[in-house]
Amino acid sequence: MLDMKLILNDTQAVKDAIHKREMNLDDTVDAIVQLDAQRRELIGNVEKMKAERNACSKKIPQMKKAGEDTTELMASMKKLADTIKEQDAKLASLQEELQNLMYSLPNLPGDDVQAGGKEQNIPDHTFGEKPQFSFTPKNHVDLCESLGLIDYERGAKLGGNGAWIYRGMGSRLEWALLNFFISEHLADGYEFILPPHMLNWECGTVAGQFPKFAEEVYHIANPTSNDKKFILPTAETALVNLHRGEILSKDELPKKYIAYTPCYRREAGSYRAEERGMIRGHQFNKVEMVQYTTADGSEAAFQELVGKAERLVQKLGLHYRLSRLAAGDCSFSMSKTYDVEVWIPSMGIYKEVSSASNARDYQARRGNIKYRDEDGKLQFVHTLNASGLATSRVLPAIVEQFQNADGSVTVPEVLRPFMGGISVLEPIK
RNA sequence: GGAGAAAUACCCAAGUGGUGAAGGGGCUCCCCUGCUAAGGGAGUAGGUCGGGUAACCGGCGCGAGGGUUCAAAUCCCUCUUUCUCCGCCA
Repeated sequence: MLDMKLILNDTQAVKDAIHKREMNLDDTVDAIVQLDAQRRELIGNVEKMKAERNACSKKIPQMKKAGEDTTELMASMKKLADTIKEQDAKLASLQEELQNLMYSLPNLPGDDVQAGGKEQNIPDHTFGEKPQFSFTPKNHVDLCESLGLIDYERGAKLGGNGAWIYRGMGSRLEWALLNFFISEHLADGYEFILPPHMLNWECGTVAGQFPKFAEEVYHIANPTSNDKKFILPTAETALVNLHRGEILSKDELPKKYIAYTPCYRREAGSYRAEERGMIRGHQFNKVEMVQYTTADGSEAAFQELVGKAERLVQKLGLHYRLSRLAAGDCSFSMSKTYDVEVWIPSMGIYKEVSSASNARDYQARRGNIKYRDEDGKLQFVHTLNASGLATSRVLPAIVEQFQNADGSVTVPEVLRPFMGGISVLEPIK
């Protein structure tokens, strides 16, 4: 959520910042300005009436004690109470309307974020080289099949389109990746969280998932009650709600968390057809990093998160690219995003394995998460998140980039301790 | 899933319709004291919204949301969470 003061004082700047995303929400911004003026006027009136009512309510017991007649006063207060109720209802519906409009505004891109859509993304640098093969390399779907890592057919049998099963060495490789990531983060002092996967609606609102993107997550229906829950699309949704409604003290910031969860996404109407195998599924494993920082600390935290994501890919020895996303490609809640994209030889493109973002105070405003600064004043925290990492694109990159002429795959050295020392995955057929 | 109890400030806790939501601990400040302890005194309901340049004024805040009433922490309804017991269960 954006700062209302900013919208009122710098209306045009807000509109322009949203234009950088290639969105035009001028009408919404104008409506917010207008509704807020109405809201203030209404509040002024209602509060004046309430003050009068309070004063009279104090007077009545005194009058009664003095033996005076209060019938007339009580009758006029009854009328006032009815008017207050009516105006309060009006105010409530106006405030709800205003709130919904506020929720529908995306975060403003940072000043250092270039305008435009995906095509304006800037590749910042690459690491390593595209692997050259002296034989005809296989794609990850075939390799996962021949190495017995993934069972796509039975995955579809169990979970339908977009589901797969890790088995044997595939499960071990997947688990080794997750363990490797977690151990690296622990070494960096991050607290390891295992959150619930089914979250209540408010979590989605705070993260920026709702109301706008409610169709992108799986909703949990319950046959005997109607509480609304959903299953998380990323652990960020859980981690960013950890301190919802809390006031943190300045010296506990920055707070650094990681969580491992599967991520569940509907991916309705996406490119699944051209993205074979596990490149885009309805469920994938991810270790997520989240930091809560002061406003001053958030840029440094952002750099730290980007660096951490990169280092994981570097230690695996994978060729990747770092991209600075254009405003229009940053997700709704985020002010700035860098993607770490790993090279998938068979596709001839780089695919995102980590997205590192700074939400600044956008999510904290939605979730009312604050800290007290040195002057004792309350400030919104900044929240940041980065994948560290999503395995479902790392595993294909590993099998493709590290495949050998005989159809085997060399296991990255850093993973071997987590796989009982196994250094090569051999074809099973 | 069933039954019961509870939710008031940093913590404990009183408060069954009426003028400022008791009290204690803790914390902050002051006094006393060579210093510390003990003792004495004062302050301490967070926040949030509206108005005002400001001092300040006002609205809402007793788990959440409704209702009754001139007036609700207090009465009524719904919900959430926690605890105890029972049932089921990895």
